[in-house]
Amino acid sequence: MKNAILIAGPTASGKSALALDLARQAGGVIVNADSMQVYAALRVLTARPGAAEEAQIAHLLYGHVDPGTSYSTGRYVRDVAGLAADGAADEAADGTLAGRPAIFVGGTGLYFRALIQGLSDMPHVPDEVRAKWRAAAAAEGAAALHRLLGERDPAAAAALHPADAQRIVRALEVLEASGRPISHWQKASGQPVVDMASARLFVVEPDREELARRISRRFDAMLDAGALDEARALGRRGLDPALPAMKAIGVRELLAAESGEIALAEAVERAKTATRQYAKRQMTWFRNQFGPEWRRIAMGEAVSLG
RNA sequence: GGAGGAGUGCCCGAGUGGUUAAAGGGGACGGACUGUAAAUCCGUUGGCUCAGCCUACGUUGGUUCAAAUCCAACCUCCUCCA
Repeated sequence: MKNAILIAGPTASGKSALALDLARQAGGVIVNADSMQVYAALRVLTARPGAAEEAQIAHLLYGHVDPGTSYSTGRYVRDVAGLAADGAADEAADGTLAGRPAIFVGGTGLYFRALIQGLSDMPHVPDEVRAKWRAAAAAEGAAALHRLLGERDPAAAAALHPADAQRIVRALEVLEASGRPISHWQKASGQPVVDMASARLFVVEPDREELARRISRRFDAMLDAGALDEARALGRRGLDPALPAMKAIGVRELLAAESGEIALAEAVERAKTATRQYAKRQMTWFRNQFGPEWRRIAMGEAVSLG
């Protein structure tokens, strides 16, 4: 994909508005790069662009996934590649989406890395295998699985902390499904999705205290916009709480208030705190994982593509 | 006015004579990050001229070789009786 514009930034940093502005300047379309905004039914709680924004500029890969399914970085890369393929059908030559540059906006660092560097091509892991290792982790604990991994894939075990259940499980399931250690697959890097030579990269770096104020105000606004109803509706589906969509910030907190487990005010405080902590993790990623090719901009700073 | 109970580090909270700069949790800060990534995980968290010293467990004073821990007075808060 050529002439892409990537906009990264922590949650509530105003990047959607910036994306809209740049999309107008570039005559582009906006493509989601946020792991939670892909889910339908979480429009309010994930601060997805609204109908007004979508009426102005095409927004792709937003809300296209059912919350009952477990989305992944791998699927994201395939979805984006699919967009490019569609674009190629119209105007193959210039590598854009039907002649329009893609403006990627979001806060998921791993998705940006996948766009830029590609994701190593790994074999599919059957659901039964995934379920098996997750159950094993729950039953035996991360440390036990880490010891097991140490016997079967010492390199992977050495790279992982014994308490990091999620990554240990991933290493074990890839090994079982493919017969080869995960490090074998990771050695071969994948195909980048965006052409870096023609891409422009921006990362919004807000003042921490100002961002905290915005997060607080935004969550209050979400409540006014029906966040509680949204959480309730999702809760009624009775989905597995381990599903990614169920882990969106605000869902668990509001459902706890809904069931009377905690007061609404308490739920709101917890959600705001969780959002602040999330923003901090995002900023840590951008600060340390993004190189100088990313242009750092202040929150609210106007950018001219000129 | 009387009888009990409580005051601990940014917050909650354990500790009830020495091994306590003080468990644990929260928050905050820093960090890791290749398919659940709004996830998962790690570290730091009184100060300094940092193998040492200083300051700290409501306040002041006392007992003791030694006190957050014992004693006295005072201050504040809570419960009950009047």
